[in-house]
Amino acid sequence: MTNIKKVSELAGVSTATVSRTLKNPELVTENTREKVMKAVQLAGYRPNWLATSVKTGKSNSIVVLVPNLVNPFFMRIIEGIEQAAQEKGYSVLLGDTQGKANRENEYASMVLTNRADGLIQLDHSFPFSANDAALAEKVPMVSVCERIEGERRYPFIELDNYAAGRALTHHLISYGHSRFGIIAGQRTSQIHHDRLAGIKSVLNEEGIDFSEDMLVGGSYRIETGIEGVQELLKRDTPPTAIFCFNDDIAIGALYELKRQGLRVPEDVSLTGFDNVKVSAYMDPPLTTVDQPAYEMGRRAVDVLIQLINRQPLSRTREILPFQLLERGSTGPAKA
Amino acid sequence: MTNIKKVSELAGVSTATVSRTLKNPELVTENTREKVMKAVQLAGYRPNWLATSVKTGKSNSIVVLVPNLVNPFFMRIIEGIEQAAQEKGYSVLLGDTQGKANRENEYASMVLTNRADGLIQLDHSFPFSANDAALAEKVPMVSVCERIEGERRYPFIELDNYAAGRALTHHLISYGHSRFGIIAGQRTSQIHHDRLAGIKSVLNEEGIDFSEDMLVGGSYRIETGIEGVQELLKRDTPPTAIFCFNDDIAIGALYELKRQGLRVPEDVSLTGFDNVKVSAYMDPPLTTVDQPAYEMGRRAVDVLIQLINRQPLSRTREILPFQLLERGSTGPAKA
DNA sequence: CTGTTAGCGCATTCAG
DNA sequence: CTGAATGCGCTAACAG
Repeated sequence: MTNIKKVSELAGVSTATVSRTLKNPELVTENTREKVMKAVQLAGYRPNWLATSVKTGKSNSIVVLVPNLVNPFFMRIIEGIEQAAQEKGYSVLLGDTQGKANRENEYASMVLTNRADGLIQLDHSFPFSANDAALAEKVPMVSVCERIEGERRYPFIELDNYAAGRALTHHLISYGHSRFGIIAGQRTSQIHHDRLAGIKSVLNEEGIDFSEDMLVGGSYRIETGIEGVQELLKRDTPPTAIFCFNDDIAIGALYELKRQGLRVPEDVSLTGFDNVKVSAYMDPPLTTVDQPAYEMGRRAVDVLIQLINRQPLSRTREILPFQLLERGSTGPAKA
Repeated sequence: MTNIKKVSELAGVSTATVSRTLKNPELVTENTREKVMKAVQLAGYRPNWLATSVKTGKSNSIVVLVPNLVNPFFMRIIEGIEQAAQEKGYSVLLGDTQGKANRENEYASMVLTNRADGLIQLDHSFPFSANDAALAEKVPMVSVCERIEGERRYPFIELDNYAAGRALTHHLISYGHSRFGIIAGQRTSQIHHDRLAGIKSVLNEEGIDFSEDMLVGGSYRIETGIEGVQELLKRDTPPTAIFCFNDDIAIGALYELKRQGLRVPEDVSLTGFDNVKVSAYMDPPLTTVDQPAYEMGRRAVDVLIQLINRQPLSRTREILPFQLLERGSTGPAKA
C-alpha cells in the first residue's frame, strides 16, 4: 500500500503538504510542489478514495434503481444519468431491482449507510423498507419517468403521459377508429393511470364507448403483447386499433397479429410507447410516442445533486415534452 | 450524524461492543445484545460503510466497463454480473465508456484509488492509461465476451467465436449458398478476427472464393446494417447470404433489404449474432447465434472475486458454448 | 464477555 | 508557506 505518508517521506515534507499539493496546489511553493509531484510519480501514489470520503463525509456516488436492465428505454435514461453524473464528479451504482421490494430495500439502504449520497428511482414505488422509512425522510431522492405518490412528495422528471394518451387517441380517431383495445404494462403505476385517463378522456369527449374487458396485459414485455392480442381477438367485436403501453409490447402484438394472418395497419392499427430504437425498423415501423429519455436522465442528476447539496430547487416537478411519431403501424380503419 | 459512539452511550456500553453486536452477535451476551439493538433502533443507526471500508481496505465494489448501455446483449451480461455481485456482497459501479479511451482511463482508475476492488471489461482494450499501466499490473481484472491481447494476459470469459463462425457458414452452405457478404462490427476486436477466421476457414475448405470487398461495416449499429446492405448490393455479383456480426446489424440489414424489395430468405439469407430478445420477433425471425450472456456475466464475477481474494484460479480462460438458432431469415439459395 | 487502546489514510485546524 | 496534532467512524488487538 503506497500511502500519503510514504510520499511525504520521499519528498521530505509533511503529509499535510502532500495533501495540500494534490488538492490545492496554489497553496504551496513552486519548489515544494515539484518535489511532491516527483515523489508522487515515483511512488505511483493515488489518494485512497475511501479515506478521503470518510473524512469529507461524501461518497460522490449515486444509486440508480431500475426494474430491468434489458429495456433499452431505461438504459437510455441511465446513459443520460451516467453522463451527467460523470461530468459532475459522481459515479453511478447500479441497482437492478427486478421489481422486487427486498432488492429495492437493499439498494436504497446504501444511501443510509453513506455508500451513496442520493438515489434515483426509475420505478414507481417508494424503495425503502418500512423499517427505514423514518430514516429515509431526508434522503435525497428523485424519481424519473415514473412518479412516486405517498405521504411525502419527491421531485420527479416525467412525461405528460395524460397528454400523450390523448394525442395517440386523437390520432387513431382521426383515422376513423372507434373500437379500441389496450395492452397495458405495470398496472399499479402512475404512468399507467395517466395514459389510461388520457385515452378515456378523449373517448368520452367523442362519445366512444370503452369496455373494461378491452384492457388487457400487465407487464412491459414482448410476451405480454402476444398474449394481449390473443385475448383481444377473442372478443365479440375485436378492436381495430390497439394501444400498447410500450414498444416491447407493441413488438409482441405486431408479431402475433401477423402470425394470425392479420395485416398492420390495414386490419389493425397499433401504437407503441417510448420510441425505442428498433421500433423504427419494424415492419411496419411503429407509430409511437418519443420520450426524451437521455435528457430525462440528465435532468434527474441535476435535480438530485441540488438536493444533495441542499440547494433550493428551482422546480420540484418537471414535465418534459413528448412527440407523437406517426409511422406505418397506424392507418385508416377498415370500412 | 448518528454514529457508533452515540449508540454506545445510549446503550451504556463501549463502541467496540456495539460493533461486535452488529458484526458477530454470538460474541456478546443475550442481555447486552438486546440493550444494543434497542439503542440501535432508537437512534436509527446504520454503520457508516465508508468508515468500515477504510478500515478493512476493501470497498466491496467492482467497476464494469461497457462501451454502450443500449445494447441489450451487453445489458444481459451486466444483469448476470449485477446478480452475482449482489449475492456475494459486492456492488456494481457502472462505467459507460462509449468506447472512448479517456473515459476508460477514468473509470479504470477507480480501482487504483480503492474506490473499487476489481474491474470487468466488456470491451477489447486495456483500459488503463499509459501512465497507470505499471500500477495496473496487479489490478484484478477480467474481460468478458471479448478478450484483451497484450503483454499481460487477463482471464476472460468468451464464446468460441471461431466455431460459431464455422457453424454459421456450414449452415448457409448446406442451403446451397456460395456468394457471401459480411457486415462487421468493431473491426479491431478479437471476436471480429475469430468469427471472420471461422467463416473463411470453412469457405476455404469448401473451395469457395471470398473477395475482401464483400466485407463491409465497422460498428455494431442498425445503421451499419442498412449501409452495409446498400454497399453489398452494388457489387457486380451481390451476395445471396449475408453474415451480420450482431443482431442490431441484422435488423438494419433486414429493414433495408425489404425496403429495396428483396425477400428474406427467398432472395437473400441473413444471419445475426447474440440472440437479442427481439431477434425472435422480427419478420422473419432471425437466424442467429445464442450466447449465454447472463451466465457469462455471472462467471466473470466468480473469477473476478477469486482474483480479488488472491485465490488460485481454476481456469484463466473460459470458452462457453454457443448455440446456432436456425430461424426464418435463412433458407435455400436462389437457383 | 467487555472495555481500552490504537490505528486505517487522509484533510484540516492551528501554530509557527 | 509548512508541520504537528487531531479526528472522521469504525474495527481489531489486547487486556482484564
